[in-house]
Amino acid sequence: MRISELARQAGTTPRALRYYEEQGLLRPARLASGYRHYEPQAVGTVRHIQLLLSAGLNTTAIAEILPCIPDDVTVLAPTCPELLDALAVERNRITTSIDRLAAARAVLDRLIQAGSGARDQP
Amino acid sequence: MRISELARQAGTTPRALRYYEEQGLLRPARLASGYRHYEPQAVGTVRHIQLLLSAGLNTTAIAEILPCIPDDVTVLAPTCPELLDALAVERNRITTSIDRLAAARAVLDRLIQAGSGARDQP
DNA sequence: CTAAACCTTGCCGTTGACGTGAAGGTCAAG
DNA sequence: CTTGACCTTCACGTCAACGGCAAGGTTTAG
Repeated sequence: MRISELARQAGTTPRALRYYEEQGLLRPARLASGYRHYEPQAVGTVRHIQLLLSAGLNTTAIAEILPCIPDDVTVLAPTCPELLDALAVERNRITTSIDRLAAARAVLDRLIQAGSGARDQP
Repeated sequence: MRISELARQAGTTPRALRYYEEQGLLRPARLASGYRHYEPQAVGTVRHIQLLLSAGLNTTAIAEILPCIPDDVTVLAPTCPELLDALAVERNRITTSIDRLAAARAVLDRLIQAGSGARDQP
């Protein structure tokens, strides 16, 4: 498939896919015309990328992690086991983020409580 | 207290505090010299700001919410109850973020499982 | 054969929360 | 009174993940 079709199926834009390639996250084949050619499984790969991005990982971290993800032959796999540390680091980062978010949500909850509770009590 | 001391106690930088003021999050008094003067409770206010920022709220949203937070007299309070909608919106945003982070963490967990499991199994 | 609808590379623009000097006023110690 | 550590206000720089546009090649439908 070509870039627009992949973008459509993965729910993103051609521009983003070119950016991912520039960052080493995708390695599409090239047709004689120069057009990029993607395998069907690239859809899953892109979805993984988006998920990890939305989790706050940057493209560098994803580039290290992505080769380890199953159903992904798009990128060659370096020595995987050595990445366990990096994976753990990112996992901790995510957990920390979740904790902070939960704390912030608790603050908002207190405010919402106070706000809706004080409706008819001058 | 002056700006550097507040920055130290709140774990941030003078630059950030000036930025918060520029965004309407802080309203320190001014000495005759032009120096900013902060009340001790500003430490808590700044901590709230950082927490909400780390939760993905932008300074505009925080500026709306901050006046509602107890122990905060630094900023004048607009009509608070009307903000319940905005609070709920942000709350939902945070919940969505938490869900995404949890999903991403689950992906990492699978990778870590697979990685450490495949240690001695060629 | 031609127009529409793709695709390519290249490069500048955007957004948010600051970092980083620059140029100058202020304050406490000696 | 002078030195050094503060402070002030500009004002430009940064970083990440793209958006958008230009100038040109390609493919496909009619």
